[in-house]
Amino acid sequence: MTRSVRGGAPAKAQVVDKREAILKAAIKVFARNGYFSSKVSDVAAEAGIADGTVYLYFKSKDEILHSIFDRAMDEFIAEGKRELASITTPIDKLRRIAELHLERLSADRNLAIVFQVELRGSTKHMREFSAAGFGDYLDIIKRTIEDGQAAGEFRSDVKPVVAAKILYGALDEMVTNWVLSKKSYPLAPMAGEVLKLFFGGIAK
Amino acid sequence: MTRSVRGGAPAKAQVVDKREAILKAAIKVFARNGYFSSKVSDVAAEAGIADGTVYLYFKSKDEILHSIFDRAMDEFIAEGKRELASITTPIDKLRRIAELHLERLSADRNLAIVFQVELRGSTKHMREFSAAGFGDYLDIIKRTIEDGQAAGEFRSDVKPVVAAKILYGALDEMVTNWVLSKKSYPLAPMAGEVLKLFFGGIAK
DNA sequence: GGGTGCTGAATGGCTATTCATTCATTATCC
DNA sequence: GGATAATGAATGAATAGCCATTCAGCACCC
Repeated sequence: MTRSVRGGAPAKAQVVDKREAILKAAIKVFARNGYFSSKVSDVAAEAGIADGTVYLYFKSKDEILHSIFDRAMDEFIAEGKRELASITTPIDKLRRIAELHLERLSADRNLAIVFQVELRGSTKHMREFSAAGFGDYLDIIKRTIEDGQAAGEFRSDVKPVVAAKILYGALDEMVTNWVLSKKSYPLAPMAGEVLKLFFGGIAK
Repeated sequence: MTRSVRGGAPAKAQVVDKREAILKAAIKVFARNGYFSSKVSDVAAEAGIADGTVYLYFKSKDEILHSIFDRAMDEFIAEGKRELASITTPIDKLRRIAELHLERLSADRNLAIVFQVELRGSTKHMREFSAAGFGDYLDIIKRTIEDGQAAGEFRSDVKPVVAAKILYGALDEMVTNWVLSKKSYPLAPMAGEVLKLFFGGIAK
């Protein structure tokens, strides 16, 4: 637990830590019971703090969910941009995107559950999340495809937006299946399978 | 409204009608406000009946959601099997599956919202729905792909299950985007775009 | 008048959020 | 350096509101 159990003026680091601890606990609890069935007191208990303390760090239960999304998405996009910067060909870029997508989500199963299931439970949330961050992600894929078309590596008779959605949809479905599956299997290798089909198609 | 506003002994047809009316109202209300934010009294109001009447036809709010899914999925699968029976080549079958998928969902936007968003809001529901009906659907696609491989029309170095998930994921993403989009555009034509890529790939 | 279907107010359980209180730590003073 | 006061993070019991579900009675039909 934190050094100072009560009172005093904690270092800033501690404030961040506690916020972090609540988010971590919330991911675990939401993944286990679902967002709507989870009580704020469950999250507090998981984090080892009192119910009221949650409200010193978050305005509402809803804000916790939002923060989970924001933080993860920011990290994800930042890492993506960093990684892609050093890759030149569109094909390799798409490959890396797919790998990162699956690696990232399979690295934290609870986070994956929240992302694949809990975040999608209402049009309200969906719209908010689509606007923030998610649109950026699709856009990165779209632009990479445009680059590939410009470079003559990809067919030009496919709309980049549509192709981007297809690739995203395929990856997303892999993750959702993995999350819901009773069996445990490595997710990352699916990237290769998806790309093989995305690049070459299934017809002979 | 139904002929007899109150009381009496309705013909069996009327019982079915009222059940139907509640389901229809629920789809509308759930699509508008989301399942968790929707009150049973909202559904009753939309259906033009008293709150308590809902419980003469459904055991619980949850059962309403389940019934929506069951009914739509049964219809969908039945129609799919019927349509596919008269098609011979795997390629044409997949084409018809994709078209039906998009046509069906775009025919009823509210139902589409419930399917794409509300039904996915909890692992509990997701698991239940995955088991019932949804698995069958993926299976139909999978088998069609196997047939295509056996007939030498499709590459054999792609696992049928994976390919099925990819196609489903791509279609699903098209629908989700369409549902969340502020702009209104026809969904069905996307089937062609998806299949062009699924069959031929994006590489030149 | 007996039966059937419907009604909608009342119930009961549940849980997000609040806030008066506690107390470890820090600052101030002599 | 020891005593005293001030601080504000943390607590958790209490509040307040919500809403699924129930059920006692009503309307209508034969």
